[in-house]
This record gives sequence, C-alpha cells and structure tokens, in this order.
Amino acid sequence: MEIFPPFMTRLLIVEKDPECSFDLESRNVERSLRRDASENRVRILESARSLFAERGLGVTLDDIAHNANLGVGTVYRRFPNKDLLVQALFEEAVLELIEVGRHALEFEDAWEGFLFLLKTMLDMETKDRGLREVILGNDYIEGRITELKKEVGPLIEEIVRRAQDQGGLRGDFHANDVPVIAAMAGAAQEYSKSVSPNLWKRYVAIVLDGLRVDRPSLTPMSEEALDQDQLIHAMINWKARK
Amino acid sequence: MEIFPPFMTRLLIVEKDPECSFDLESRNVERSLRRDASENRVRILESARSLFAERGLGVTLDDIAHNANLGVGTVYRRFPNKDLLVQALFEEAVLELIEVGRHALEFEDAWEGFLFLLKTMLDMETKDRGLREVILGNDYIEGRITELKKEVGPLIEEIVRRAQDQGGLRGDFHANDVPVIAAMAGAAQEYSKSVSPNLWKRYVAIVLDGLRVDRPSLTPMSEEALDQDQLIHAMINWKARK
DNA sequence: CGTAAATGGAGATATTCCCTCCGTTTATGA
DNA sequence: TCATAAACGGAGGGAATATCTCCATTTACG
Repeated sequence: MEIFPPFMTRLLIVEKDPECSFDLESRNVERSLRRDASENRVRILESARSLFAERGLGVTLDDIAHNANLGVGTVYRRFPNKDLLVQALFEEAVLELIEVGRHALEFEDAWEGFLFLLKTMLDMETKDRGLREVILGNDYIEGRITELKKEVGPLIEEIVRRAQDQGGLRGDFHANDVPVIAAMAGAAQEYSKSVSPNLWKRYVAIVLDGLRVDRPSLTPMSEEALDQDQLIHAMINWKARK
Repeated sequence: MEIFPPFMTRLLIVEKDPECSFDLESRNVERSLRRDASENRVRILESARSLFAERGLGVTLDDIAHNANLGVGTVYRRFPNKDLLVQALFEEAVLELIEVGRHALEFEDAWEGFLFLLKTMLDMETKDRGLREVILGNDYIEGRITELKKEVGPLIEEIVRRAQDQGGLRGDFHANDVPVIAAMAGAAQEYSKSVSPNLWKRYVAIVLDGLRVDRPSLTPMSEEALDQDQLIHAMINWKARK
C-alpha cells in the first residue's frame, strides 16, 4: 500500500515551523495546501485584516471566521493562535514603517523629513487600529515583529537629531515622544472617527505647530472642528472600556 | 485644586428617593440609616471613588464591595445600580468643572484664562479616569449629570472667543476641540502613567505652543521624555482593549 | 432584650471567549 | 471514476467574567 508523505511533510513545514515560514513564497504555501484550503487561508487573512484594522487586536478568531463566512474550526486549523495570525498580517506593515523611516532620512530639509515620518506613520496607525496596537503595545507579537520593532527607534532618533541640528525641530523634543504622540492621535481618532474620520489631522497640525522652532505662520488646519451635533454623537459612540 | 471638596455631607443627601431626596438634610438620611449602614455607605463611596479614578467606570460593584471590605449584597442594597453610584460621586466634580469655567472668564488676560481652564480641566480629567469617562462619554450618567454637562460647552465657547478676540489664541481653534484634546491627554496619561504619571503635561505644553498666536518663545517642558527603559515598560503595561 | 435592620457571600443566570472534536463534505492523484 | 486523506462546519465543553438575589446569620438600638 502506498503512502503519501509529500503532503504531510510539506504541510508541516509550511504551517508550523516559524524559522522557515519567512523564506517561503505564498505560492509554495498555496501549492502545499489543497486548493480550497489555500483560498480560505487568504479569506481568513483578508477578514482578519479588515477586522483588526477596524476593531483592534481584541477581535476573536471566531469573529474573524464568521466575517469570512467560514467555520471557526477552519480558522483554528490554519492559525492555531492569534499570534501567528497577527504575525502573518503585520510583519509587512512594520517593515514598511522601517522603510518610511529610512526614506525620511533622505530628505535634504530635515524638518520636511521629520514631517514626512510623523505624518506617514500616524496615517498608517490611525487608519489601522491593529497596527497601532502592534506598534504601541506588546501583545500577540512575541518573536519576529518584536525584533523588527526594535529597528524603528534608532531611525527615529536619527531623524529627530537631524531635524534639531538643522534648527527646524525644537531641541527638547525626544524620539520617545513619537509613540506617545501616536497614542494621542489614536485617541483623537477613536473619539471622533464615527463622525469625522480625518479629524485627527487637525490635532496633529496643532502639535506640529507646537514642535516647530520659529514657525513662519500657523499651519492651516485641513479639517473643520466638530459641530455640536457631531460632538454629541462622538460622545455617544465613544466607548471607554478597559 | 480639590476635586471632591466638602465631600460626604453633600453626597449623603442623595440616598434613595429621587423625588424627595433633595429635600432631605444629610442628618435625616443618617438618622434613617442605622449607624453601621451609614458608615458603610461612606466606605462604599470612598472605595468607588478610588477605583473609578484608577480604573474607570468599568469597575464592577463587586470590585467596589471587596475593595471596601464589604459584601456585595451591602453595596447592591445601597446602590441598586451603577448609575446611582456614579451620579452620587461625579455630580460634584462636574459642578466644579463649571466653576472652573466661570473662574476662567474672570481673568483679565483672556489667554491666561484659557490656560487656566485647559490646565485645570485636564488636570482633573487625567487624575481621575472615571471623571474623564463621565465628561467624554455617555454611560451611566443619564439624568442630572447629563444636564449639568450641557452647561460646560457655552462656558468654553465664551472663554475661547475672548482669548481669540484678544489675540492670544489662534482663530481657527474651536470650543469643541477641547474634549478631543482631553481625550488625547487621557491617552497620553494611560500610556505612560505606570512609568511617569505627569508625562501628559509635556504634551499639553506642546499643544499649547501650537495654539498660541505669536508665541514669544517655546514653553519649557516640565517633564522629561521617557527614557528607553521607561518606554519599554509603558509598552508592556499598556492595555489597548476595547 | 426583642426585633427590625443590616450583613456577607455563595450561587443562579447570563454572557463571552477559547478551542476541540467529530460527522460530513470535498479535492485530488491514481 | 473512485478511494482516501484533507478540509470543513459549527455544536458545544470549559473557563472566565458580570450582574444581581436570596437568606441564614449578625448587629444596632429603642
């Protein structure tokens, strides 16, 4: 009687071994899974991406399964725990963040570089609550993402130093202020997103005016403040929670 | 700035019957409760005040009971639901907020008045997470507190207008920006409180520099930025959650 | 002291989350 | 085409958490 080991072995490598997973192309993954399984894996990732972005890492694998019109068993078979799913989804985003930092260093005008960094970073982190939690927090990301995150700090330090040396950025600013500012922008976003999804930019403009040395003039704010009605709805929709 | 000044006597007024409670003197309430019951009521309120301040309105009545070394039954007998407890505790604080607004209007220098308002308000709201949730949100406060909150808005509008007329505050600022800024300060506080409880002031200083027209110089920041180690611990202690 | 008031906290009820198990369906290569 | 391993769905067990009640006991006080 014949046995069919190729299936088993390849599957095990692709699914379980954290060392190798990064070297594998998605094509390999698709080949080693049955067609339906491979398609469903993609649907899981898409479902997770959108739910994480909208509601943060707190969403359950059950939520993700239902959102993808799949049974929970299917999701748990593919991603035995949330860490693996988070890693699969956010590694790329963190890499992109590093790229953003590198690019910010290439600006001739260091203040412009700093601006680029902050705005791009905050844009990514306000649009995607999951990413924000990955960057600012410590849950579900043991392993590779934690390592990648360590590369971001020194880049920001360098960007900040350049901007200060050239006299654009106030001297008492510190690279470690960046994550706190990201947390603040995130809070503005969470508070107002139901009525004005880009309102956070208004407050970033204010903060940037507070960071600029000898600013020539006030930055015009692109977003209008909330009106009375919007504020009331923001209050109602806002959930504080733990 | 005292958040809960002549505390117990006022709170004891509000016992059970919403219709007639305001006619009762605190002495009557004390007389109508047995001595031990009356003492325990105070202990419940103290326990709730400290837990709400620390962890927000999400704490359970069971938590509050245990923290007060009382049985949960005792707490539920005195405050059948959380709304009543929240109302008993925070009505006073909201009244004080209104007082702060009125006082801010008395400054000759309207920018100084605005400064007083924002700093005092944020100080209260960062020290007391429960108060922050009462002000920014809508849960547990149906009734009198909701009514009181409506008085705050117009005061802020007046303060903002004065400060803009006198040329200190940028013209595109809006009274409705204040709660969003409070949410941001709260986020900074939640993010860093475990390692640097006053760090939020650093970011308020930056924001204020961004709000001031023709600022003479940058405001010196009273708080140092987090160092590497503190940032790591802030990340670890930070819980995103819903 | 007698009695009504007050107490404590076990536990009923409900919800939510995590994850497994297994009967059924499906893809696939022989 | 068909046998078979892979994959699927989702009911449901178990753990955690919250809310609120009940009542046997204890306590204050006229």
